[in-house]
Amino acid sequence: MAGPAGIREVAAHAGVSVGTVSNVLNRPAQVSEGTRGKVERAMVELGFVRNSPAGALRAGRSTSLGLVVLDIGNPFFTEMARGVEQAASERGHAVLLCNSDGSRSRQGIHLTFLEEQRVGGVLVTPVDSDTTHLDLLRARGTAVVLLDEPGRDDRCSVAVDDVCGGELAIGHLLQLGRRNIVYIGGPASIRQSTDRGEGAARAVVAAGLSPRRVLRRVVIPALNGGEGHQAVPAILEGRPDAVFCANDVVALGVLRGLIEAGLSVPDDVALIGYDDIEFAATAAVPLTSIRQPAQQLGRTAASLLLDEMTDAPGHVHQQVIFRPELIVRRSTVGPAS
Amino acid sequence: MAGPAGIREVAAHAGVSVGTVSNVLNRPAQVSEGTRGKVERAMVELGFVRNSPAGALRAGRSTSLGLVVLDIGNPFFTEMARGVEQAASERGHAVLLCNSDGSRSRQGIHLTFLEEQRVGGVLVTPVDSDTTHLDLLRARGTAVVLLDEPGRDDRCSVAVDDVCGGELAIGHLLQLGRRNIVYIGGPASIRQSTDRGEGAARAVVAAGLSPRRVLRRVVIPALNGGEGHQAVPAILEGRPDAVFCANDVVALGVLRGLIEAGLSVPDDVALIGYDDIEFAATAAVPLTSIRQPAQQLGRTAASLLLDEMTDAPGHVHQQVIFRPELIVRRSTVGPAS
DNA sequence: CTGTTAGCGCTTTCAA
DNA sequence: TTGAAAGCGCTAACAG
Repeated sequence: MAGPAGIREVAAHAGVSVGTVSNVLNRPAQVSEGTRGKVERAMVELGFVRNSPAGALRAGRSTSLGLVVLDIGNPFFTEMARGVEQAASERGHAVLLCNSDGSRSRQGIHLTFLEEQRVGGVLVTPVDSDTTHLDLLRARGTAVVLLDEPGRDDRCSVAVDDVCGGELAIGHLLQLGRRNIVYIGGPASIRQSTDRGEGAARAVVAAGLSPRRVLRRVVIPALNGGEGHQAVPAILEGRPDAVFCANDVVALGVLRGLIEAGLSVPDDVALIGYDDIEFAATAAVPLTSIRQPAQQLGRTAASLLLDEMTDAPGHVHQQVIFRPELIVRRSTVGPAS
Repeated sequence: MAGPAGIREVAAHAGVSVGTVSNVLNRPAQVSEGTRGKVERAMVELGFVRNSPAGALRAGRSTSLGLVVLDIGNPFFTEMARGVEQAASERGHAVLLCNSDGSRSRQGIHLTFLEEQRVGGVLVTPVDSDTTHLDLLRARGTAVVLLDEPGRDDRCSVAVDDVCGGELAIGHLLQLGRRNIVYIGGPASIRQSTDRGEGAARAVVAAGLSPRRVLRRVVIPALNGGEGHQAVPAILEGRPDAVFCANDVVALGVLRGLIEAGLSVPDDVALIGYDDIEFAATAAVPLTSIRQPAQQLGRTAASLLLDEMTDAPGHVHQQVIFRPELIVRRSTVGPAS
């Protein structure tokens, strides 16, 4: 009811000044052992709880960092968030996790919220390529690192080569003899989806085939399981022998639809997803997928951001690109393998 | 670089006092239209961004609320978090999302962090029944509502009847003629797991059977897919004809193990999970499960917390209990259904 | 090693 | 309807 005790009461209780209490809080080494003990005892007895807003006001910024992810319901992003959290907490920073759900306006709301909180820096998996808000943020003094999005050389970014991932997926399908492939992705604004489609087309060309004959695209409004499931009739129109989905969540929705349609995977239709989330391995037909190092992505990005926030000596903006990896399971090769 | 403009610069730019700027921010109705326009223009021109820490310091608290969930990797909890976020943002409050990952110490770290942030209130899915820290929090003035955990009548809580859920699950298996059932749950400290096991035993008794003969328990250290998968050999020792898992994530891990062991689900072993997460329907064998209204749980809890935080008139502590629902799929009844 | 003190940016009386 | 001014709790610079 009365709220926790403040530094002032602790000082009085311990018979020292507020400056000394502040010192045991922030520079304990500079306080004599005896005094420190007294102060610490007083803090416990009074139930002292640091007032972060006061500290942040004084310092001009808080030490927390913000993370805005595209879809908290997608295990790929929660895994990435785990990596961020780990790296941050190892260095004593808290993470404020926000979910844009792919919506530009929600991304904006969260970025504004984080700036109002005066977080030390922000990690963002952007909803589209428009970086206006991010640029403003940075211009006003908040460090920004792009996550799962390659950036220009004027800022830090951590991403995975999605074109390469698309090539891996389609290369695999072509090698299996599939020649009537559907790529199911999101709207053009979603770079990941576009790049993976681009990689898909390149793989077809590289195989000496015509993308127009071999590859058809189906666009769904959002990359979630429900949309994938609903898209199945559209997918089946051209009687494809393979489907490549922009992510695993979509692929699992598609898989359910294919099974309900009485089709056999992979005999009638081979299916390949993206991200290699945990549930891909447990699917009705274990899902071939393109694995991304989600947790490492998060760790790396957090580490870069913290370096930037703390003005680590020798910090230069860098663009880290990881390579994805093909994980083959039964949804493309069947039980034989 | 210079940081966003403050209320002071805005006042100077607009030729008014800081008090007036504060008024257009917080009580726009009390400012004449002309002045308001000038101030708002100045805010845009200077790129003003509210300083929340300053406001929170002044007010003694922030308007944000904290949410500590048990496992961010479990879609049940992200769905719940979505409900919280929705209800909170509808009423203009932000949510700080934290993940305890089932660890008491991490829960403590997050609760301390949230208290230091002076959040208006906290929503917690507790890691165990020890509410010491929560009681302290509350004693110091932070509102606390329990989520997915029934509370005493001295506080608000929102939960689902887990004993009932256990009864539903085992009742279903018994009705199908299964008589050698394994219940796979977590350590005793996890109430959900314990209650579901309790319900399981009751259902056996209600059917006039002996729990000791019909029901065997297997305990895994954490309720995730990996542990479920690893537990399969232990599960199979008694050659059970059915397995009930404390949640779907575990069930999906178990399912993978059963299939790898060459067993047929449900012919050899029927399998039933809990939560009815989205991926349950897409599983290798679509999973029978006990559905909980995850999003509604979150919405209700947030709503109660906000009432408590804002001293809503007529607010009394209440303990909301939802009922779970049996969702039958092929993992118990086979393709016939 | 410890005490004193001036704000950080904002909200909120109280006067004008 | 607007302005002036007193802090909220803490940190950091400086003095002792």
